[in-house]
Amino acid sequence: MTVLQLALPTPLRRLFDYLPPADISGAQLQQLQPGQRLRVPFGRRELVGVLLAVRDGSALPESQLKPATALLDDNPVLAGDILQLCNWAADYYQHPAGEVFTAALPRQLRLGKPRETGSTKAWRLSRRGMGLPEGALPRSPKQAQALAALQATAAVSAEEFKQAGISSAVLRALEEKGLAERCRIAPPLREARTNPGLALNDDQQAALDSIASSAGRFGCHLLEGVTGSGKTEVYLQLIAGCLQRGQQALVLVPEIGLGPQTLARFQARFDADIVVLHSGLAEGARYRDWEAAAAGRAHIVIGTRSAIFAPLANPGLIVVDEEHDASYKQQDGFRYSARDLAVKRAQLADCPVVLGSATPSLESLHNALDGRYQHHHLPRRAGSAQLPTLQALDVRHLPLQASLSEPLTQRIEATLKQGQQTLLFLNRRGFAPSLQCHDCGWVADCNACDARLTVHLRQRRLRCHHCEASRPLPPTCPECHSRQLLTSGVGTEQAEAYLRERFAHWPVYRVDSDSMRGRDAMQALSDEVNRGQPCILLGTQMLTKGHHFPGVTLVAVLDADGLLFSADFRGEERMAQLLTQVAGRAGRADQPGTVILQTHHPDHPALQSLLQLSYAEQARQLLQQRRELGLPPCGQMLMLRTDATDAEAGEHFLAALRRAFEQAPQAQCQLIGPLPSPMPRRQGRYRSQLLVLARSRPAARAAAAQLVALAEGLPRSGGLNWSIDVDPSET
DNA sequence: AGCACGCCGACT
DNA sequence: GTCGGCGTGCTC
Repeated sequence: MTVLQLALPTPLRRLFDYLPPADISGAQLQQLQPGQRLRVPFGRRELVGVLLAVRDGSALPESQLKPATALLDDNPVLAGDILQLCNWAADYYQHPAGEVFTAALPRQLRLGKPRETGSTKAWRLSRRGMGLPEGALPRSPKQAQALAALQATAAVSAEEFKQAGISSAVLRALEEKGLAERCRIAPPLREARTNPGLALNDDQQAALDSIASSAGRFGCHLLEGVTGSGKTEVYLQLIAGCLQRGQQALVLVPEIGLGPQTLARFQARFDADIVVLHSGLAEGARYRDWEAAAAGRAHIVIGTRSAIFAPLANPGLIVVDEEHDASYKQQDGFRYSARDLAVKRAQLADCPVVLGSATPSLESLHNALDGRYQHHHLPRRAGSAQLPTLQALDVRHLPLQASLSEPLTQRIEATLKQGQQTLLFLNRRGFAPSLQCHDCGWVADCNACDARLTVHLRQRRLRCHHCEASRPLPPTCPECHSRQLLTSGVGTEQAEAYLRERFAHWPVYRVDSDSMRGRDAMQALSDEVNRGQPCILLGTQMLTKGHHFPGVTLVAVLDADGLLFSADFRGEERMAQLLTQVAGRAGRADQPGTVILQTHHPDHPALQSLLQLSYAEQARQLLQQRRELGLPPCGQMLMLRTDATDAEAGEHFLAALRRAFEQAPQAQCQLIGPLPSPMPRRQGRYRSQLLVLARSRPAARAAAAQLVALAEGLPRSGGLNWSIDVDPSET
């Protein structure tokens, strides 16, 4: 009994066995391959599944197996390294295989639509036709002519026959005689061409040579280069080599990280088919690009996190730019890390992977220091540009206006008067992060989350930054009707208003997700700013990604304290990365930049480290701390999360899970919790978590599998959902 | 997740 | 008398 084992799009963590479709031929049955789609009955509905294996039998009796409805593909939609990557990821992240496989497919294919590969109808000789001598069929001149054409080459397109004056009737006649058969041929592949690159400095050349020497086999390379050191040029030249060998390159970029500037640079360098995959793309376009990648027509695929699942006919290089960026980790559902999967994929595809960053994650640094990754350094900025100097500005006892101290305001003014630009970083959007009644103490809280509502003065609304909640700004206190409503804290909107008043003669640009609505807003702003006129840029993290502002010579972090105190064990790492990235926006060859950090805690050790040490030195220090505490990357972490309508349900569930796990014999793990999540209530649901620390990767993987098995067996109540997060990025 | 079945409250 | 609330059970 032939049984097809399928991954189906359900949250169930198992595969399903089916009998082959009734209408399938014996030959088709023989040729079934993993990665083909089938339509199958599932309960009372129909689903599209991906074939993972063809077996001789099933654990279930034949009577309980249903036949599949239809085979949807002649060739696998998922094959090679992608198929293996999905299998590996489903196991590693303990996520239902069906959801992993369908995450790797564009929607059209997920829904069971036939493929549009761009191939065209063609004819080729059948087995019997190949046995015929040249000059056969002398009595049918047209058929002989067609036969001669087929004998000359592997396949001839229907279009070519038509142009040669051979009608389809002639070919059908050959088909009748069993001499020719229909087939499809892919459109011809275009050869990519590369325009000359820039001259490299010694460091770039050394990195390039070293990475390029491992072309054609797996190797993981950490490219640690300060901002402006020319990492992108190294990527471009590596890609050039990849294209020259006739292989494809996959480039991952952070969300919102791919400025049109970067894309333009790729397009200027390569006369090649470059495909960009990201969430903003329309389904149709995304599917076309997916097929172009799968067919090998796309030479370069650039994309965000999910592009790690883009199929490549001929993978030759994977680049992960800004590899430390948090957006590579999916934060819900299938919680994978695209950076980690990139390394796995390179291993499966037997090609090099380059992780590039000015501020490498401790994970990658750890791997590099232990020799698992090759470590390449670009310590110098291109040209003679100096790295900016960092200074803490003690704002204790200084009056603050919209978060700005007078010394800073004066520095800004001096900078503008010298015809230069200023960048101010404030990681809080809106006017103010909270609203309180001066008379009765009422505070505007979100009804659905444990969070304050943010005042958005321009919209005259209170908005929650953790859910969709929004309501009009009340004119008086809803409790005591006092008119004395006071805001506290400062957001970008408020700082903008102040700056516009204080610096009326210079433009102030606010850059946050409220002001940068719309596709081209950021590009338009970047173009305007880079005309070079003196101005003030004020914004959130958005400012630190993707766009470069070479005219900026003064950078200020208005509230460095907001970054100093984080409950997460990665808080200090994040702060160092963020501030180093912000600082990297300043200065250029002729004009070294300055970075000012406004703080109430000038002596805070984390701040001192930042001022005195390079990122590389600080990272090594942090790594040492992690080692002492057994925290990632010197130890593995799992997180079990719950959310429920009931306030207690999550902790009950996790406590039961913990008890069950501790009774299991192998438990070589440290368990912390169950505890309420850092924000216990979010979008009306109560959330809690159980943290698991393991010494080694094998121990963590065993624990993950064990915990999932136990969790599946536990009763659930109170509208409870649970999920596992392997290598969580946030605790 | 869907989508059924199943057993109790307010409506034409 | 029915429409419909969401509990709980199953999907090869």
